[in-house]
This record gives sequence, structure tokens and C-alpha cells, in this order.
Amino acid sequence: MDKNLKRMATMQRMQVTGLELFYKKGYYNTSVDDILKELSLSKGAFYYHFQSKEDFFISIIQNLIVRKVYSMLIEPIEGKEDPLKTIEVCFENAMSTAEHNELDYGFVLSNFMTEFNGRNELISKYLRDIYKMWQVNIVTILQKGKTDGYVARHIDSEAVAAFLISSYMGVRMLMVEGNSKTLSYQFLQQVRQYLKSLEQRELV
Amino acid sequence: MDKNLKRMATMQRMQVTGLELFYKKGYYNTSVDDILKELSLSKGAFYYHFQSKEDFFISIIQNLIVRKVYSMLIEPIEGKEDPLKTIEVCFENAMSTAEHNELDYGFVLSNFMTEFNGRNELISKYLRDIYKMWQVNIVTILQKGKTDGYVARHIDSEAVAAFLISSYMGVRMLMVEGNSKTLSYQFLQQVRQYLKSLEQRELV
DNA sequence: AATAAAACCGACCAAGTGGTCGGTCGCAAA
DNA sequence: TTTGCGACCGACCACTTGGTCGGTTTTATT
Repeated sequence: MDKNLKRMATMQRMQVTGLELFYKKGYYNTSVDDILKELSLSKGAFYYHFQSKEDFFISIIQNLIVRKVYSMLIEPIEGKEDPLKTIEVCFENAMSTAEHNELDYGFVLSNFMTEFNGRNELISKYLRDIYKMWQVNIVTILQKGKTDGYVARHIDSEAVAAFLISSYMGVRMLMVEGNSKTLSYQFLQQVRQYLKSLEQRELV
Repeated sequence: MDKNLKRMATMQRMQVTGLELFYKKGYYNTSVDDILKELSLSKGAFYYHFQSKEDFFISIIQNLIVRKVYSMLIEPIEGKEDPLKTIEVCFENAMSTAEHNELDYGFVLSNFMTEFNGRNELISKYLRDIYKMWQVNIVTILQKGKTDGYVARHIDSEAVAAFLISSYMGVRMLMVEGNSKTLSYQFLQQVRQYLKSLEQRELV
């Protein structure tokens, strides 16, 4: 019990610091030693808990990244009434969080998707699954929104979801290049404009 | 003269192969030796022509990446009549090119922006400049579009440009995860929907 | 053919890299 | 107090990295 607790505690410390550095400097550009130095731990400790650097990163995906994306972008829109409004608010919050984080290196998910693409199929798959989870979620609430009369029936929910996700990943990438405040404002403004064009007009 | 030609030829060969590999495997994940092996050249040849790996990459930006972005995304929309239609067509072409490229690893510019962000300020600056060039260009034609009665006067050109670029960078990133055909179609469909909402309605 | 500069070669270097392994330490059960 | 084991240490290994440098080959010029 207690032992298990200690084990988990150390692993979590490693994962948290690992994600921090991987996010900041990139996976391939961060050595295991870098992480260990930060924690004053040794190689032995690392390879006692994890099989490899890859295995370590996968555990980070499952324990930290999934949760992060879920709590920030998926959970806030699940089962809400007006999908368009809900998505708008969710984006506002996400952008605001990013904007006020002085150590912003972009959207975790898309950064890693870019880095691992074509280089590590296994990790790419895990990341892709998170993206899909998000995508499916948006599609679902849009479909429900049609039934409930919030969303125009003729729109292609899958396409809207893809477009929203694309634009979000895009701005989040651009925001790190400075001017995040302005960009954030401009982005939200245009998202609103776009979302408005999806509204169900003239309810019978 | 002739000497200069040979020099340029070798340098270009290195740059082309370099970009290919950097684009495919990432800058930090591609060694100078990797590039040299591909060309059957030696370290000596490389460091005779370039001061460092960084210097080499900067020359690639200036000689290849700038031109690529310019010819694909900037030049096609310069000085055209109807900005919204022009942007639409330009995106259609860009997406089509990407879609039919079986070795697609995303949008060159945004991939490198992500990779170098926070890791190499000098290179980031060069890349950012390309992005700005593109941005300014879109803003310019949108403003002209207002004067010419194609674009609604109340829209924020800067915001529209940022939004368009964001979404483009986003899809291009997602396209490499498979389903590029579907994604491409969905994206263009939504871009059209969005662009339509920017049109100048009811001309006097 | 002689020459000199330009272009290229490849062994070498120091500084890392991910990963291994024999050992140590502290704590809980006996 | 002894024992056993989970947690951790750190020297070490094979290998790769960007970069150097003394030297050789190509090439154009005379």
C-alpha cells in the first residue's frame, strides 16, 4: 500500500517534469538525463520505473495529456444545451488560459503530433486517438444541436468539427510567436462569426 | 563564373536534400551525416560550403522555403480582383497539391515553426518573417476587396487573415494523420462557408 | 606541364545519447 | 535483530552528434 504510494509518487514526479521538458524542448531534444537532473534522480531510478524513454512518454500521454485535453476541451462541452454557444465559451476559456501562460509553447497535442509524425507510429497513434476523441465529441453535440434546433440541419458536422479543431490547433501554434493577446482576440472574433453562420435560422 | 556555378550546384544539391530530410524527419532528428550519406559527400564538403548546421538551415529557408511559400500561397493571390474567390481557389490548389503528395509531412512552414519555437530564436525569426509576409499579403488584398466592393466593410482584415492562416496550418497538420482526402474536402467546404459570411451583401 | 586555388575527403575529437547492471540503502515483516 | 525486497545509485557501454583539420584531388589559368 504505502510502497505502492511511494512508487506512484516518484513515477508521477518524473512524468510531470518529463512532460514539462518535452513540451518545452521537444521529445527528441530532451534527454532522460535532463529530466533526471531536474529531479536529482538517477538513471537507475528511471529505468527501474520505466522500460524505455518511449514507454515513459506513452505513460505521460495516458496519465497527463489525455486528462489535460479532456478537462480543457472535451468535458466542458459534453451534454450542454446550446452547442455553438458552448463551443464558443470553451474556446474562450482555452484561449484565455493559453494567453495568460507566459510559458506557452503551443497546444500540447498538436505539438507532439507534429513532432512524432512519421517518426514514431506507436506514439502517433496514441496522440491521434486523443484527437479523434475530441472530434467525435464535437460531432456528437453538433448532431444533438440539430435535433434541438440550435444548429442548421444542412451543415456537415464532421466538417465543422474538423474545421474548428484545425483552426484551434493553428492559432495555438501561432500564438507562441508573440502577439498572443491580439491573436487570441482575433481568433475568437472570427470563430464567433463562423459559428453564427451555422445557426438554425428562423425557427418555425 | 564556372567555378561559381559548380559551387552553387553542390550547395543547392545539399540544400534540396537537406530540406527533404529535415522536413521528413525533423531538423534535430536529422544529422549532417544523414544528408551527406544521401549525396555521397563528405563532412569536408559540407563544412567547406556552410559554417554550421544552423547556417545551413538558414540558407535553406532563404533559398527554398521562402520561395515555396511564396509561389504556393502568396503569389497566386497577389493583385487579383475578387479576394474571397481568389483565396478560395488558392487554398483549393494548395490542399490539392498536399493531398496528392503521398509523402506529405505537413505544412513546411508550420512544422518548422513548431520545432524551433523556444529552441532557436534566430531560425524562429526567419520563419516568423515568412508567416508575416503571408499575413500582410492577405490583409492587403482584403482591404482592397473592401474598396472594390467584394468584402464587407465591417470585417477585421487582420483577424480574417489570422483565422485563415490558422485554420490552414491546422488542417495541413491534421492531414498527415491520414484521411487527407476527406479532411481536405471538409476543410474547403467550411472555408467557403466562412468566406461567404465575409461577402459584401446588397451592393448599392 | 606547372601552378595555385577551389572543392572535397575522412580520420578524429569532445560531448552527448539511451540503456545496462552490480551494487547500496532503508524500511517493514519475521 | 535479522532478513528480504522495493527503490534508488552511478559507473559504464556502444553509439551518434556537430564540428575540426591536415591532407588529396579537380579544375581553370598561364
